[in-house]
Amino acid sequence: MSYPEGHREKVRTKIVDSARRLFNKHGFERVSVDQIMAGAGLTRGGFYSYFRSKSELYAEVLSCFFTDPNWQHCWEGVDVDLTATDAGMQVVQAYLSRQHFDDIENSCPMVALPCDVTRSGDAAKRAFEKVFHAMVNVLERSISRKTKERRARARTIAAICIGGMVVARAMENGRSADDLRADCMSAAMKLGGW
Amino acid sequence: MSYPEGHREKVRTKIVDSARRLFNKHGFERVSVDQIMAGAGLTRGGFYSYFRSKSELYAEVLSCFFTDPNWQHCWEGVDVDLTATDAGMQVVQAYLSRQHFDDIENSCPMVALPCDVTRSGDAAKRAFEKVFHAMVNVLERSISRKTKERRARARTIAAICIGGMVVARAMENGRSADDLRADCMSAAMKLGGW
DNA sequence: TGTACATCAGTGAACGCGCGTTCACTGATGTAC
DNA sequence: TGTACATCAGTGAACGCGCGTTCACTGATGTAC
Repeated sequence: MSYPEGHREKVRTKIVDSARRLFNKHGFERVSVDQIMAGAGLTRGGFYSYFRSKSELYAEVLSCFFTDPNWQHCWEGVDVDLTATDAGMQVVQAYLSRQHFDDIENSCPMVALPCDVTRSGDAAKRAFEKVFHAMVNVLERSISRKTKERRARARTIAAICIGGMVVARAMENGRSADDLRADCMSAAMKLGGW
Repeated sequence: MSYPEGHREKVRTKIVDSARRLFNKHGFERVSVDQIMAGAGLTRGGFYSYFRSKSELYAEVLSCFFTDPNWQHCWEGVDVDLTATDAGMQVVQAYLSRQHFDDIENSCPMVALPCDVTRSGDAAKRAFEKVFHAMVNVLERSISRKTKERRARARTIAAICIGGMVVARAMENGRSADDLRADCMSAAMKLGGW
């Protein structure tokens, strides 16, 4: 064979990574197959030997987030130990951090693409929901067992984190965005009892 | 003159309304000038005697929300008296209601389009921020003067409302979405002291 | 060792389509005389 | 009252462009003998 074992797998991952960054930055519609392939160091023609269509890739990009060890993409450079007892607190801090705010390419897709998902089909929505529940699980585990309504609290904290970031990113004034992140951070901490 | 006084103004409003509904539903990219004009009962050619480009219309659609008496668009059919002392509570209830969840066309643009705004220019972001602050003002006024950090609370409540709706809409499972709306509603009520 | 062939990842030209935008035109109405 | 003309909102054909997708081809490598 002309190529080493696992070559295709590696290239496939490269394409998905390139797509993830571009989708996060520009949304699904404004990214072309050409750009995705160029980002992976290839040319357009090869795309269709890896994916049946652009939409199929889109669904895959969403699914592979949080699942796999790909959680890490969200927190690249931000060390979060998901097994620690205070993982929830760490997630909130990382989520509402300036770094996550600035680094749109490596952003959590729930912040970068929720509206695109709303307009998409069930596959994308399922993927989104899976990611959301994964986040809620981590948060719930970090809330003291003595607290009431732990699941409801965890869900609300997640909504605050995502909502705060989505809104902050849509603002023009950097200071307003900082204020909002700070407010959401302390509200989330209080809710989690941290 | 061949047309009654104010004719152009009425038609212009029709175009903006049609665009608002379509943008809310499908996002900026997936809506064509043809569709917008058809929604206003016209044909494509006339568009450019009203707007210089599709982007210009987009910015205008965002700006005219909440400002003007157009706040009403968000709450069509949901009676919210913005002058009442419990206006904040009413806004939260309307915002997280099933009706607002279902009626995407007449949705608040902060729920339907925040990601699109993030990817847009400063004009769109300024419009978004203006709408956000308008909402925060209404909420703040309804929080008891004895409460500390009223502005911060109001901002957090707004983030919960918007975030809860954005996430709920991106879910596949209707029950999960309902749960999240309920959780966000009670958290917002608690924060507002209502 | 050397030659012919098979494999297959990746290339890039080409096709068809939809969209934003332009522009010459239509046709309904009002005005001048 | 009637005729010619001006105005202008709206029409729809046409243009150019970019994009998703297809497909015949290239060229690098391994295999058979």
